[in-house]
Amino acid sequence: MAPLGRIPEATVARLPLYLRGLDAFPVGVTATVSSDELADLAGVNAAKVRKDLSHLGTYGTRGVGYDAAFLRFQISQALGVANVWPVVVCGMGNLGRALANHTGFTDRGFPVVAATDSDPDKIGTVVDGVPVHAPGELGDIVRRLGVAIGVISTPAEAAQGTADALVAAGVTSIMSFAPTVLSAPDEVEIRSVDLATELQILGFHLHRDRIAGDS
Amino acid sequence: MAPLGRIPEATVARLPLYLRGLDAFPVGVTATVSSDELADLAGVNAAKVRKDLSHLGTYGTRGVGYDAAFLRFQISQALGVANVWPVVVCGMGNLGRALANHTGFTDRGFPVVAATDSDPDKIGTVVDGVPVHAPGELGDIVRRLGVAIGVISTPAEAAQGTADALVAAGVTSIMSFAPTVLSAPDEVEIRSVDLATELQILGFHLHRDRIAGDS
DNA sequence: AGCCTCTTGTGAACTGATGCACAAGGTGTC
DNA sequence: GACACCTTGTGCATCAGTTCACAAGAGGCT
Ligand SMILES: NC(=O)c1ccc[n+]([C@@H]2O[C@H](COP(=O)([O-])OP(=O)(O)OC[C@H]3O[C@@H](n4cnc5c(N)ncnc54)[C@H](O)[C@@H]3O)[C@@H](O)[C@H]2O)c1
Ligand SMILES: NC(=O)c1ccc[n+]([C@@H]2O[C@H](COP(=O)([O-])OP(=O)(O)OC[C@H]3O[C@@H](n4cnc5c(N)ncnc54)[C@H](O)[C@@H]3O)[C@@H](O)[C@H]2O)c1
Repeated sequence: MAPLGRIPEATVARLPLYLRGLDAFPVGVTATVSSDELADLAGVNAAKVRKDLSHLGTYGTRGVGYDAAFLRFQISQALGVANVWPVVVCGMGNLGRALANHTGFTDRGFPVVAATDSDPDKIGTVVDGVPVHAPGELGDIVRRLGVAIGVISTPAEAAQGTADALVAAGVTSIMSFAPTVLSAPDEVEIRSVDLATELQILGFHLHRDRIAGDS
Repeated sequence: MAPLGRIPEATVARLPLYLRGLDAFPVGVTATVSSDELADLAGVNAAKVRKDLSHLGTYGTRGVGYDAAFLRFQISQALGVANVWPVVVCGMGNLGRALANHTGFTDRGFPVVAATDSDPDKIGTVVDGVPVHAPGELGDIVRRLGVAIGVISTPAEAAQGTADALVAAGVTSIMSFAPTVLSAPDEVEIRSVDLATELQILGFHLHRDRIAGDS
């Protein structure tokens, strides 16, 4: 119904999964997909799929399902995947290099256009097609290349400084891998990916099960 | 109150953050920390800190705060961080190498003890101290080294097969980076870290702001 | 001792998300 | 045209998590 009414955060987080699920349907071929099928493809349940899609509009046909191509178009539209958002990787270490070398990002509209690193041996080099600059040039890079998203893969100690520099340069979207809390103005969106924490959550459940197993 | 009553999932996910925040307090020195301070250190709000900690027990002192060392001990206890959970990295590519080379995991009780890869050139080599084996040896590795957690950093196509092999070997905790849905028995916990999806969520908000900006 | 100040622990309201269950509405068949 | 059969869209109940607000307790000061 609502062509662009507020979309719940939880729904936004699932739209990319639906889009990925729709890759199972060849482009150009007319095909319909039911909420049940799409639920399987995205790893969620069917009721959620229908409720999520209803936030975008009523694009399904009762008794039939959704037109795969049209649905793909609508979700793409809602997510704004037609846009290309250039990314700068800050900290070209082990993780930064893996990210820069990853093709999956460019494919989805997030090309890594530049990197920074404080190591003099790395500055000025080009790694996997990505030029590495000094951290001080960050503001310049952002302006010159129209960077929209900053990735922080520096050591934890340098993360806050890097975030500050990104914000100062006008970047409002940050993905950080540093295991530390970052502060930034409210209008800046920070997504923190903390792998050690993920492992600790797995560890908690293992620990729990072990205790439950004894008796 | 409840020494080990069910701890809400959302709380479990934050306990590692509190533990990290407590690193700001030197070991061996008696210090108290208030829910306000800890909230800052962990990047959440104070009410949440208090409610979360109340699930572990009443370890605070009204009017004073929490004893930092004792609190650290109690959270560690709840999370079971005294345990060491050996990890196997499946897929020693760009990402797998970064993970294997990362010291932060070993420090927290998650040593990467082995890896697998299907590339004949990599099998038999040792990368950053981690021996690389053929995928077929996975079951053997798990049993021999007591692997508790499997990390999937293979291409998406190989992810399900790798998950199946892990499950067959008795691994019940999996962290996957492959952009695909994995199916496994209910008792297996899978945490899927999907970086492209994270970027798309950032992209959605950028897109939204851009639309709102025009008028 | 009495009082003041501080911070915890928690009941209760609120918010957001989930999942059920079914009417509404479309397709195809007889 | 009527009927049988699907699958969507959604109202509603439920659940988990968050936030508020304050009484209960602890320490310190006079
Ligand atoms: N490697 C992993 O698998 C992994 C896993 C989880 C978390 N992390 C986190 O990601 C971050 C990076 O990890 P890594 O393994 O790549 O570390 P790394 O040490 O290999 O790389 C860090 C890089 O950042 C550079 N750097 C330092 N200060 C900088 C600055 N001010 N500006 C720009 N660059 C700077 C260093 O020169 C180095 O090249 C760390 O915070 C780490 O805790 C890494
Ligand atoms: N590199 C990144 O920054 C990044 C970011 C997001 C997601 N991912 C995902 O993580 C996964 C790995 O990414 P990558 O960049 O390291 O890819 P990569 O191609 O560099 O590495 C994949 C490795 O897996 C090995 N492999 C293939 N089949 C295997 C099997 N059956 N068993 C064991 N090993 C096997 C390959 O030989 C290769 O070494 C992919 O699914 C990718 O989509 C990577």
